[in-house]
Amino acid sequence: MTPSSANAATGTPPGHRQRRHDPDRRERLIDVALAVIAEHGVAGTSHRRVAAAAEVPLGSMTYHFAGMDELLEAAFTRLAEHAADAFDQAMMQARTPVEAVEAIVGLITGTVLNRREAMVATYELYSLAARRPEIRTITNAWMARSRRALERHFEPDTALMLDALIEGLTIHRALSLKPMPVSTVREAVQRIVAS
Amino acid sequence: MTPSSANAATGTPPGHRQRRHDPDRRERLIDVALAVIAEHGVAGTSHRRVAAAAEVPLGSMTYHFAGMDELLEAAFTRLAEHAADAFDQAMMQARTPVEAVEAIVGLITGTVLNRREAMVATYELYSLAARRPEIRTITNAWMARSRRALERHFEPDTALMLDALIEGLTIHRALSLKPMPVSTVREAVQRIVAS
DNA sequence: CACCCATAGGTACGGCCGTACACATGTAAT
DNA sequence: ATTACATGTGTACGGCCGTACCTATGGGTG
Repeated sequence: MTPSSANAATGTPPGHRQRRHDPDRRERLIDVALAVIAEHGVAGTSHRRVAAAAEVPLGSMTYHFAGMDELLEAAFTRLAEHAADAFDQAMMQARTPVEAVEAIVGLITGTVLNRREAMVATYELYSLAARRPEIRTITNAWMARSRRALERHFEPDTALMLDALIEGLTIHRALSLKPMPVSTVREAVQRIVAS
Repeated sequence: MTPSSANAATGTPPGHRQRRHDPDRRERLIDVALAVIAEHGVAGTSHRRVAAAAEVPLGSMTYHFAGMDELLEAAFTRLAEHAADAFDQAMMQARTPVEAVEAIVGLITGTVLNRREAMVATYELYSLAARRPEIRTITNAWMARSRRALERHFEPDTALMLDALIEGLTIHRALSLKPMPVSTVREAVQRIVAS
């Protein structure tokens, strides 16, 4: 479907996009911003690049976001919420600690999403959070949700250690580009869980 | 009378640095660049900012570094080497696995690995590495050295898991800003090394 | 229908950026 | 002492940036 389909009577003027009345443009811009961050880092993210990637005029950026900070905050909030949602769901589907262990192993070793994209954005988020308190509310909420999800199956201290192990193994996998051996990961998780 | 002749006898003229012949300027610039990255992120790092922080003229940047990429690469290489040196040394000083465990606990809960400056730069490095293969050689070398250091005391698989746990716990500590309880950390490390 | 204003679109301005480059100067070799 | 070269310094240029601001438009409401 082309942009001109809605334009039944008059025909499409040459070179003129027909995007008037685009109700979830702001939502779409946040998603596109996240993709741009993943590809170019925060350092390479600009209003112009996001606008171009979303096929939207530059002015739309300043209309929907008060400034660069608001755009970044919205994008990273979405990243954290999506990741926490996925983790929550995995933990909720597990009915026993044994199933939870298997779910965790699957998350670490599996290829749930384009690992690369999410990882780049995640590290950018950590770096920003370490520097700016208002961003830290995002990471704090994310960490709290992860721990709560784990505490459905494990003791608080165990949940904390598991969370750290997951984080570390994910980093190793992302940076080494090699798949983590399932047996090794399962062994590690089981050692932490064993009490 | 030229400004330089005026100060011949008196020493430092007002407003004029006497920095000609500064043999380790390049080394100093790398350190300063790392500090700037830690404070402003890669996104906020520029030749001008580094030059100002090092009290060096802008032209000195392009003289000592072929471009921004070379500066970043040099800075992150230094970061990785310093961190790996510290970890190596801690592992070498431990004579038994038990001492090694205590050394690891000390690193995680202590102040050595957790300088905010180092953490911010580390996440920026990870993000860059996930995006650019030539930067990944830095992280690969770092990871390899860490694992080799751990393998002085533990089995390869155990070393891998320990490395991941250390990474994850360090992140947690850095983002939560709260000190990690020593007993919890020791418990986690001991569970991983227990065979 | 007529109106209004939330949304869309275009453009200009001042600023910081990387980089190039011409020039200055100190050092070491002859 | 002269020279050659490595290093240091200042400045200018073109480009991308965030943002402000003005205009256009069309959907919902009376």
